[in-house]
Amino acid sequence: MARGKIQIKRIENQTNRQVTYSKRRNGLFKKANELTVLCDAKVSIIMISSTGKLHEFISPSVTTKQLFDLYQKTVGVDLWNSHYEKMQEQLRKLKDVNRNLQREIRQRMGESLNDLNYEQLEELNENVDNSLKLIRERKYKVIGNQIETYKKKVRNVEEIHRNLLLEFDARQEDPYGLVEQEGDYNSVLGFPNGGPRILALRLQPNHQPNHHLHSGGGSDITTFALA
Amino acid sequence: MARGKIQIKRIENQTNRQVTYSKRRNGLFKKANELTVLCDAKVSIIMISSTGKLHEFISPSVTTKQLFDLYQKTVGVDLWNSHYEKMQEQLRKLKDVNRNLQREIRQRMGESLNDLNYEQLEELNENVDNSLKLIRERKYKVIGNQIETYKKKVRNVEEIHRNLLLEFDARQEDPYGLVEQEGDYNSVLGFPNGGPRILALRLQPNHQPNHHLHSGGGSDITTFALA
DNA sequence: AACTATTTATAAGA
DNA sequence: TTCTTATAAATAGTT
Repeated sequence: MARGKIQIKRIENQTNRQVTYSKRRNGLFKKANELTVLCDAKVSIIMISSTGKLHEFISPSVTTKQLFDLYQKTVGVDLWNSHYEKMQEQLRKLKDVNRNLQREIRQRMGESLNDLNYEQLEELNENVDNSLKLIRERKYKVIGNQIETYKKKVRNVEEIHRNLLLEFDARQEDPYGLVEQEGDYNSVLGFPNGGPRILALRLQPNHQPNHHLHSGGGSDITTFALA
Repeated sequence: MARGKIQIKRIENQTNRQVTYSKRRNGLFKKANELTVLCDAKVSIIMISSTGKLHEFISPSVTTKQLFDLYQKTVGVDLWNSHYEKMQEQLRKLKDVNRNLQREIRQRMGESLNDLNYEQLEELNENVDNSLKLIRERKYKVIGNQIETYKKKVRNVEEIHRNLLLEFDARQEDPYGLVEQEGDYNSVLGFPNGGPRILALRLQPNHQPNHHLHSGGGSDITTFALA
């Protein structure tokens, strides 16, 4: 608007753009201030430059938050409030669900049974009984699998042992060959190194699965504090 | 700024003030728009006139809420967001707790056991077993109480029955008295009307615990409801 | 950051 | 409210 008219479109030269931003921002804020004073109005301006810097003007008579709140009240809808209320509702529901879940667990643990009548107790009894059967079943299956695995391993080891003895007998009949080839002992048996089979033998009898048993199987509940 | 310089101070004439407000508001918004385009900036203006009317300018590239949020994040302070985030955190935690509770229940019901190892299954088994014992215990106690209560009631009814027979025998020995006093028969036994007694007699052999025996007038029998 | 030729905004009047 | 217009103010390009 001086030394030549300009088109109102993005200034491509970044330096120019920033200079103009700075000048016009001052102009805008000055005008806003004049408006505030002349017309007894309340003005809030928030600007973010193309470089991401934030600048703010606010009439002296108010705070930005006050204007925000007023804006929301006036425009009415949905800036945050409905969000907020929805979240509170959700929280309330979740807490409810939680309370019920905890109650159910307690009852399944045999606590808090006083407010159940006989029919309810009967049902709970049967239910837990069934659950117990399922768990036992699973337990036996797991232990069965383990035994099966163990048997296989034992058979495997026995096989190896047998081969070993056979090989040994063969060598006995040819003592010189045995001595000569002792360094190649493992490779004859099909093991590149001597360790793994023996390790496997030791592992089985002790058999310590030991996951993360800090508090034991299903009792994680106790650690979940309700806020 | 035309036809004479003005002092930047509140315009006392209300009409003038409103006219100026309107003109300058347009000017400000125009400038804001130019700034938006020329400098690729984001601008939000909220104004409230002295008469309480609200006007707003917002750059096309953003929403007012976005700028508000950005403003809060940048300025840092606590207009609102910390609340919001706390709630989200709380929600997240509750959902977590919930998930774990549901898992716990499922496991106690004998489902989702695949990710438990043998020790965990063993513990769960024992745990549910104990729970089952507790529930059974409670169940037996409840049914025991009911039986006890019932026995008392039966004894009570038997007592009444006995008394009735006694009274009846007494009358048998004095047939005239019986005939003579037939009209007063009930009142001697303490029953104001003839119905309930017979009802009571029938009740015992059949053993029908019937809650609302309203048909039985004022007699004691009507109170023998099995809860 | 300052300058200044010009454009733009606008106060007052209609 | 809108238009007009004389004039104040803002500012683009330059230094």
